[in-house]
Amino acid sequence: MSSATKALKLLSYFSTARPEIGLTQLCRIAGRDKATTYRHLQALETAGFVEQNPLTKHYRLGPAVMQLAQIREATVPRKASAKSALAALADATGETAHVTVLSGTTLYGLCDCESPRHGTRAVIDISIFPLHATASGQCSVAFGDPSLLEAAVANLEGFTASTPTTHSDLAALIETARETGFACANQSYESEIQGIAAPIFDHTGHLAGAVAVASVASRHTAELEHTIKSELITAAREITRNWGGKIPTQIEAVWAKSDTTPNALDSTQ
Amino acid sequence: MSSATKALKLLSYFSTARPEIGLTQLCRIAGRDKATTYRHLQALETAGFVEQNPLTKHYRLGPAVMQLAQIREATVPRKASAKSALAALADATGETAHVTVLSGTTLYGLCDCESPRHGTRAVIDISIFPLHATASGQCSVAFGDPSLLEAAVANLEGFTASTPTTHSDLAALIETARETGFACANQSYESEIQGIAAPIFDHTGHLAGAVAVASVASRHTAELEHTIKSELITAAREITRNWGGKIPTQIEAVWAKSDTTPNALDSTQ
DNA sequence: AACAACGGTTCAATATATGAACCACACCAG
DNA sequence: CTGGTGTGGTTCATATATTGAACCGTTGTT
Repeated sequence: MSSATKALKLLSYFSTARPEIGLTQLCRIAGRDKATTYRHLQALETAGFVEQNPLTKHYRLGPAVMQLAQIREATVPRKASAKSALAALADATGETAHVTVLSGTTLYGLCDCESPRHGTRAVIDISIFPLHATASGQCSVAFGDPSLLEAAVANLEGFTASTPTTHSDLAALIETARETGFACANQSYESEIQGIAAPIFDHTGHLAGAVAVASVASRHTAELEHTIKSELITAAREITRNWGGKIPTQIEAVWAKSDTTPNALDSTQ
Repeated sequence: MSSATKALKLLSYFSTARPEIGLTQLCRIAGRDKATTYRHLQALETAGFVEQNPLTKHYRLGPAVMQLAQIREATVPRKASAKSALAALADATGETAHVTVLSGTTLYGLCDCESPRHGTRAVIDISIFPLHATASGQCSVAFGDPSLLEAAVANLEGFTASTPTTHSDLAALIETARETGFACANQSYESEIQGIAAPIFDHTGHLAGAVAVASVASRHTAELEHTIKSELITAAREITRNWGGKIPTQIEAVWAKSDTTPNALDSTQ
């Protein structure tokens, strides 16, 4: 692992749940030496990726990430173009919807939208989605590059009793996803949370990520699932179109075969 | 310079004007070796900070920066809180307004807002603002920590014929800024662009950055300058309040003395 | 078919990262 | 006030990871 990689990795320990981290604390989390970690933080601070809270001396993400995000958004305006579809999806289903994007073999959370309809709702607070344990991840493996399956089986960490932890368990879920055009993760990452995901594609014609709905398991009914799948098709089509891509005809075909067909849309256009 | 620093620095070469960069091209820009640059890019790609356009093999900023920006914004919601004030400022003046934030001795562009009123307008496309040559920079030096003056004189690069390139030239501008509560940069960074900036403060009581208006020099009149200063005071007060800070009473005093006093506001609240 | 430009790779030379032990300071309990 | 424990930050010999000239294979151009 290169020195630069190690320094960059430090940034991944920041989250909305843990927005400020002290030097010693970060050493413990990362399992790294204090001197090394300190120098890496200095490099990150020089570049503006972290800054110190002047009062506590704890580190937090710096202003440089805001700049880069602006450039990224100007370059690849995925987030902006996904937002409206996500809002419609959350509104129509009454559940939390989110979009993930694939880069290499890593699936990142892009943005999420909570429906205000229910008091209890799924809260998406993961930045990297496990490929084997989440609906979005399984969706990526099912419709993405074969290297994703390799990456998924390389880490079959168990999160709940329902997490697929063997190659064959995962393969069965992937097969189902390919047959239906949706990936379903029933409490396999977090208990009480059920996810359904549909693939999204970009201008290259390859899988770009997934759009998913996370619903509270106790509220899940056949009718809700029907609604979710129907709305997911609409959302996946819209986001894919916004990102300059096209849903592969095979996937459109399996969607059309299922009884979840939404009201007629000019999907061929 | 550490390896991590060098890798991070590669990210700074991306901009909205140059959103995708090839390997060889980046080597030329950065003046670095190809093998080294390639490895650094791989480290950045692994961390999700860049990704490759699969068609052209050129590199562009990756999805990880979006995540980090979300966390940063959740941690320090400066951008969101600055936006509304900036929009009002751009609207009232009819010119381009922007906010910069200070981290250490570096001044970063946070966000900007262009007024739709004029066909020609200033386009802010710098990510790091030189302390000596821009209104925002001079404003930071005037009202920030003394170390900023050191940092400013350490790099007195000349951008135009009007750029202050000597210690005394800069000191005179700083002194004027302290007396008036505004920093003015008349075509000292870009010709035809005139900047006026006011300081903003955060909860620590220290200078946090600046809010500024960049106007086209040929359109600049005494009346416009009066309007800009008046609106800048309002904007600086609002952003400072949103960021949990307070305008120092000395600065409020010099603003009150000038003839640019805006219509009565409960500025003491 | 020759050429140039590109992304990517190799391997000896060496500049760079590393971490155990260290310091200074702040906080807290007795 | 004193000793203990926590923190952020620093040192320096050791050794490991970084470096870049030269290389390869491919692609698009003339």
